[in-house]
Amino acid sequence: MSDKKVRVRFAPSPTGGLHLGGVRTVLFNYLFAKKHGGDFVLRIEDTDQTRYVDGAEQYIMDCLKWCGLTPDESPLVGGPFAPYRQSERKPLYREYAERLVENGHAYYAFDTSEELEQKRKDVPNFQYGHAYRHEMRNSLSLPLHEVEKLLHDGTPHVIRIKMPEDETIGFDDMIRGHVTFDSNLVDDKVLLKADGMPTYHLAVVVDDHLMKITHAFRGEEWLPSAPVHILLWKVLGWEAEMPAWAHLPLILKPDGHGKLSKRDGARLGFPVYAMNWQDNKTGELTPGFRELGFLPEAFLNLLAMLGWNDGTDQEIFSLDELIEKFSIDRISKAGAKFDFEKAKWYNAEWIKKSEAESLKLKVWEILKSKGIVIKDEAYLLKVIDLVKERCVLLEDFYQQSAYFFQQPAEYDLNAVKPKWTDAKTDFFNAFISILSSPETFDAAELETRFKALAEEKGLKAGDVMLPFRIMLVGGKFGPHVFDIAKLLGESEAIIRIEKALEAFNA
RNA sequence: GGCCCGUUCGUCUAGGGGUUAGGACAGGAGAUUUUCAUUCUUCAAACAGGGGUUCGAUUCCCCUACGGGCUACCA
Repeated sequence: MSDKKVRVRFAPSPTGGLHLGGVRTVLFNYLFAKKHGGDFVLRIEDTDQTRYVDGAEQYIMDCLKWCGLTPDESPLVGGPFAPYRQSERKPLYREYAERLVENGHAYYAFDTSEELEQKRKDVPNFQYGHAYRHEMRNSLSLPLHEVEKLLHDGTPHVIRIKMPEDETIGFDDMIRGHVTFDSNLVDDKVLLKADGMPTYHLAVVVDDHLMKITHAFRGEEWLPSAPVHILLWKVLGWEAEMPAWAHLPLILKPDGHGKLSKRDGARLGFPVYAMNWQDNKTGELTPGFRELGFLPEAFLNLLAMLGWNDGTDQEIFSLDELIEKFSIDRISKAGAKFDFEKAKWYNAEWIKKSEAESLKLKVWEILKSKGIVIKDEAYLLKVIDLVKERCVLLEDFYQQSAYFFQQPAEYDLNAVKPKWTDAKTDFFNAFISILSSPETFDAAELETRFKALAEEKGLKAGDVMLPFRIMLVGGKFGPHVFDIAKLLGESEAIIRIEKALEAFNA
């Protein structure tokens, strides 16, 4: 295993939006692959035709693209083990299932779903396994000629694995250590469905083998079916090449209990999907981190820290750092409750840390969507640098920087009017004269002049500072007021002061 | 119910036979910023319980409790 090239896969089923837990699985796969110079493959597990959702596959690929977790092989780019969609590999699985029937490790079962339902009703804790399979209609219980007839007549049937009796099935999980199961307690899972499609159990083993997967990461919810997969690797004769397994801890609801679902997001007011997902049947829109204003760097960062750390106090990691520092033995075993407040903190950190240049396009789009047209890119960059430290979500750039591009539509008059005096009007008229002088000042000089003038007029600087801010911004927020004035420019500042004076004196 | 996995501050976690059990988010207090945010300082806050093993357990073992997952011709 150590001399083989590392190959990992993410194998989602295209049934809807991509959950943040799914993205974390992708991330750990990706980090591990890249750390070891391996390949990351995307395989679409679309074996359930009833749950197939149009557009979901494209959506998944778009999510990976947004996150920057590009697969080396996928349905889109192809690869040496194509096709990467299980529905397109359909004929292949039957062959292996039949081979197992021949070996005696699997059998045909003709029970209808009604019969199964009835049996489950009659027998408490019914399991289709060694205890009951002889009471069912299958090639183990029926005489050979009858089985042949049923088969010949094209009777709908499935192929089930025949779990052995009294065996301990165990394996070494990279996260949990040695895990064992009693084969008597594992049921005869369906391998091939009546429609000829494989179930996950068969498909995952066959494809992991054929695609030469060396390390398999998946959520902890798969642990109970691991013995089926382990056994399959064995009876198919591929035991020596079985990938090393890693069952990742689950991401849990912030409140209450259980694993995080998209319903929790709706209920608690935060996204669960990576990007917006629109169900084209119901029209229901499930919000995503991207649209809510998360940076992909922050999204990945916060996901990585949900169940992993590098052993130091470092919290902020770039993707490259994660690749460098990732290691499976630092993944925690216990599930982690998702904390949206902390998620936002990661985003704020990443916005602060980002260069204006890299934020430019995103901010430009946000402002544009609000009707603000930007003609001067250099100006936009300066604005971003000035306000980015007060933005938690990208959308905050609108509120924090709109006034740099348009005059305030309204003023926070309550903050000004009660204390407004003619002396203040006088002060601002005098300040306009300073601004209109041919001399130019930097922000600090402007502040000095402003304060000197205030003193000269017998006013406290503090008494005119806030009104000045309201004049330029409209409200009680934003960066240092002289930085704003300077960036706006003298003539624009004059226009705003004059306009505001009218409102204040009205 | 059965099986499997897990359990350190409210949350994410570090640590590990002898520590003042560390950090981060959130919360409290304060400083700076004559707005707000940032930043800084500071406070409060945890080893689920019981048995072992040991000179000594939060750390190792067992049991209990609790939590979670699975128990489909879904993944």
